[in-house]
Amino acid sequence: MNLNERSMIVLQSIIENYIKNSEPVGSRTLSKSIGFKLSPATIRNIMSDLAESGYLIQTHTSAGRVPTDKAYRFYVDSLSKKPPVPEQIKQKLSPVSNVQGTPVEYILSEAVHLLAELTKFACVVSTPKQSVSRLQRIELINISEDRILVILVTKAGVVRDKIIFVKENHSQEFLSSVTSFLNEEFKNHSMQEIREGIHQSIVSDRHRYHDLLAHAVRLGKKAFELNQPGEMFIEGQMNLLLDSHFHEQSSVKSLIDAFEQKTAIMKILDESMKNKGVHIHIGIENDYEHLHKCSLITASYRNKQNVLGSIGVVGPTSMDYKRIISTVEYTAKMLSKTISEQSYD
Amino acid sequence: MNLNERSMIVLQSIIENYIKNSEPVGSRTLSKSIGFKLSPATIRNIMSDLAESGYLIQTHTSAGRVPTDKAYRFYVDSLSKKPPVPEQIKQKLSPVSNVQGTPVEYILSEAVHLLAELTKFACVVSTPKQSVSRLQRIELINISEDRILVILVTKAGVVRDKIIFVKENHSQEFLSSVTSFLNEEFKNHSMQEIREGIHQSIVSDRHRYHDLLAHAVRLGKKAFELNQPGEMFIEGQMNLLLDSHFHEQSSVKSLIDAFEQKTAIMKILDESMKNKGVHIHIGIENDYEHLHKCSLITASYRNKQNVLGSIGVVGPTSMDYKRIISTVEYTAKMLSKTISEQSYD
DNA sequence: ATTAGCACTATTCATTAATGAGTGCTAATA
DNA sequence: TATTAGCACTCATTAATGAATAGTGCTAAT
Repeated sequence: MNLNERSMIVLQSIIENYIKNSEPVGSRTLSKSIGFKLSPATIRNIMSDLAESGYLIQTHTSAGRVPTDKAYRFYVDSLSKKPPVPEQIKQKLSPVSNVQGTPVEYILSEAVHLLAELTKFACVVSTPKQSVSRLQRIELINISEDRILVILVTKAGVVRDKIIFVKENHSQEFLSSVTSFLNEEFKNHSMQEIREGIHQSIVSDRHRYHDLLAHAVRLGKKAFELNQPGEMFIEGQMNLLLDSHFHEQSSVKSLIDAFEQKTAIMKILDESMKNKGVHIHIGIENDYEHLHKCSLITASYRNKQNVLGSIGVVGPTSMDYKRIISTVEYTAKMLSKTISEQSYD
Repeated sequence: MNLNERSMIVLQSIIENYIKNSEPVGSRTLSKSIGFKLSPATIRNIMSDLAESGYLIQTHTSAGRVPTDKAYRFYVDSLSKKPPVPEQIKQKLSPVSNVQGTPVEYILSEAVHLLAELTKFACVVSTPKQSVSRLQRIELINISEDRILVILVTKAGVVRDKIIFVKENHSQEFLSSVTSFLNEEFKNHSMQEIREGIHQSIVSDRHRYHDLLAHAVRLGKKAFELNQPGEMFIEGQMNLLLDSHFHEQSSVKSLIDAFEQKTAIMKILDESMKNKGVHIHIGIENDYEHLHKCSLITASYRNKQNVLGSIGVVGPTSMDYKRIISTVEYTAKMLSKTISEQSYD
């Protein structure tokens, strides 16, 4: 079942109308708002066909029609690939570039905050993946008799710290040599590789009988264990509650759950890192049931070398896709630019 | 106008009834639920007096009565000072202690998350104040030709990092000597003192002609500039929306605003650091208008030496004060304990 | 000082009827 | 053959009505 040109236009018109007013749209209204002349009766026939093909549903017999997820999918797919970025958004987003020298986390939270302000929906951003990011530098600092502060700096400019507890007191000179050994050995390797590599080092003949390196390996192992789960910043959840589409108790609860659990949304963000460009998940397309009434628009951000994470919007399926898509895309672009300036590759 | 014993008991009874059912309470209901025998008519008289004194209001003529903020203030003030901590809460809160070696921020977010789960309201926690916290250690790391990574470790165990951009390339040996100079000079001083101290160093004769130290001072100045605004973690905002008291559009919007702006809540948290124990702000008592329909229960957390920040709950004025107060108090206590274990003094 | 009794008031809930938006079908039209 | 006008029909929304209910305030009796 494919649509002829006219019914496509009608469908688009219905969708845009619904996005704008969030009310079921009827044949009379449409007959007026559509570009060319067409009587309500004709439109009714077309709408009937569209309903049969699963693009529209009626909430009840005498109501207008509402687009289905299938309709939204058709709509975004038929969108001209690059909707223009509103000038106002460009202006608002320039602050992201004013954060030289601040931690990456801060930049991310700034970006997601801005995105929430612009879109008026809930927004999320994932922090750069630990496992794939490559080491720029490790530092071990003797902070008290039984504690060593481990600092990991990744190529992406992310700094992670962790305190490890040790039995014996290590002199700072000793730590310095361990540090330089680890840096030489592992710089530019991904965390994942390093973790595996350290394991190998232990069994490799080359190091087995060397006391310093044995120590280094033991400390390094502890240091790189730093296996923080992927984090994610959320902003603007409350925006969703002002949105008329989420006024029913049930969907509110669903959403609270979705944000509480995080894993489902995290998975979508991770997924989004695999391919370039903007990703769109509409309602029922989401695996996670609690997100069936939402659409997610995501885009990955990167430095010059690697994809680091992604940023996105969670809103009602009837969101203004044109605007949101271009806003997310542009935000991701600015974020990438800002982070690239601070990265080491 | 002070209350006799009996009317005090009636008032308490009304408040507890309202907290439990969030419905206006009438004379008949009360006559039954109150401990001793008293006819509805008598209770009506008492209620009438209480209303006149501003402890109760009626939403309309034929409705029961609802406690005012003044009533809640009376109620919490008359509360036995230490309501017991429910066993269940003690159990739930033990995970906070299982976070040895993780960054302080992580501990805080864990604590606030638990608090939100326990109270079912929105919860906030402020990160340790930079300006008052004292230096345990500073480290300068030569990370690329034009960048130096500054790591500040405070006595409280908070690690802050910042990248500073420099014109000339400094060797790591040079940075090491600067580092040890700064550590010797400033260890155990508060950030605020250090910032002022560095300014003095510049003019002091002792260092003026020493090239290394001049450099050190210049770098140090940049390093300690790190003037991050006090941060705050929020959790469980959505909980408020399930609460019947915030169902009206207007109060929801108010709250969104309050959380968006952060400053008002931050101010209350800061205030709470000045005195020991639990702090209670009821409705209209809050300076910030958007919080007029909320109560805030806060308590500071500390390490052995200093008060670091505070943690609190934002909920409806009709919250279960007994339970919330003890929960907040206990959470703050556990948080203090956990953080003390990682602190350096 | 307390209480029983009663008149009074305002909300809530169910029922009913009117209104209106929108559809589907059929027959007329271009 | 495709479009349109017209009409009967459906269902949600709204307003109006009245009964039931929960509560008060006042007065007179205890």
